[in-house]
Amino acid sequence: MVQKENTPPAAAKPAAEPKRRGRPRAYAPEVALGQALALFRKGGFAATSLDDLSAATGMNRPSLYGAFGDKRELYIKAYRRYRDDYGAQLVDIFKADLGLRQRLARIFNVALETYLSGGDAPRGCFTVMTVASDAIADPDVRALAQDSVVGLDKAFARCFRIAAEKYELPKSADIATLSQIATATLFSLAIRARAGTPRPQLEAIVQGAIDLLCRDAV
Amino acid sequence: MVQKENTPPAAAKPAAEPKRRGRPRAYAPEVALGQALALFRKGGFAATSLDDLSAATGMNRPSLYGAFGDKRELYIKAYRRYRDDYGAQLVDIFKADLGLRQRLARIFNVALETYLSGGDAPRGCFTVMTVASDAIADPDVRALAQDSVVGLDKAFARCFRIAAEKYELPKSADIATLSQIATATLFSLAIRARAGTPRPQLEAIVQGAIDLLCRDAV
DNA sequence: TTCTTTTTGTACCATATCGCAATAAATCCC
DNA sequence: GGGATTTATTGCGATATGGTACAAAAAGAA
Repeated sequence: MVQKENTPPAAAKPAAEPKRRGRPRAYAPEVALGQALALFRKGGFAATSLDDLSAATGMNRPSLYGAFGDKRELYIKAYRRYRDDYGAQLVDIFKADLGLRQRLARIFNVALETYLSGGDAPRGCFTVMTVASDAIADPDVRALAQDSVVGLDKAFARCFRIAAEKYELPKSADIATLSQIATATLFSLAIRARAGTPRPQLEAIVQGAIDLLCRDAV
Repeated sequence: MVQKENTPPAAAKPAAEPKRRGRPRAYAPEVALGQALALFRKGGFAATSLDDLSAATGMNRPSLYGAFGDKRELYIKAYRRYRDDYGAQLVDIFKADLGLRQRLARIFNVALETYLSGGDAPRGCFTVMTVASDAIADPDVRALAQDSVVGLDKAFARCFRIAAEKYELPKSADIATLSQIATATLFSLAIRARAGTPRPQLEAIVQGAIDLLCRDAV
């Protein structure tokens, strides 16, 4: 029942806590949330029980409840965590001054790394899993999911817009369509990864997609 | 508890039964399977209970069990039914002598119709739902899902191959990539439909995708 | 009618699930 | 040390779930 963290990214912030009052926690909330996320990513909302979550986080149910609320709230918090981790990686990619092909390649690589995590049982994309489950019936969840999808579109649109501004892409380029197809490629990678498609094939798809998306690029 | 069929396709075959021996069934297996499929498409495997299925089909649990086996077998049979229905529509599209753009448009339209069925709660694609759920841990289910994905790739590849043979597409066209991006577009439509994206936006994506996929077509 | 066959309907069992109440434990403040 | 405060642990309870046993019902066969 000891916490083990297998997802080092999003490390605990070094913020010195201002001294809590009662009995100290036996867990790090951020670590536990990461472990809950890993479990939700494996089986989805309905198939993941509180007992599973309790075992994975090392927290018993009442502690889970106290820290994160009920199962639905925990799911939403885990989803937010997923998006934040993903978003942070995207921010890094936009900090660098890259050509269109290089930037797309890096985005797809980050996605592949995420989707293939989990060893022989790749986890895919949490947004896809959420949308494809009954959790999408919840308005809050649906709003989050919608936001995630358009967030991906926007990230790709930014790539293409930057390329157009640098005259790397003609002004006639249909940025909306290119972005949406890029997002579609992402979803496709996630689905194929979870279905068991081996990594080399996924990388070939990435290469083909980049070639198609960059046909007008210099 | 009376059966109501809301999905007329795949009508009961008129085969005259050779006179059964015992008490006659109070249900039509094919109708019940269609209703079970509709329910699984709504919430997925884990979130759909036998009680739900019993209520939807009008069969009580023992009858369900006798007719289709346990929940897992019923899910697999429903999945097969979904693929067969889908496949039959594709066959029709390949019977007609169509240009590349027209054929793609028809395939995407059939997909949209399927994914948007379910009114204000569009059902998306059953393959995507299956892959994104814990059901993918089952080897039989995974094989079915893998097969479905490559089946879509193959269908699109056939479109592009036909176009190439008719000199509608240059020989240099990368048919594998085009097909995979077309499949990716399909998945993306399914996900966006379930996430709540309104139909006109989905149709715009279809149009953009066709334009991108057919840029080299005459 | 009586027997056989097949399906239906009711009830049940063992287990899993979510959530929470009540109590014990650990730490800080005075 | 004594109280206050926060967390941990145990355990309960109400319900849901998947699956099945068993008897009644509905048909054909003899």
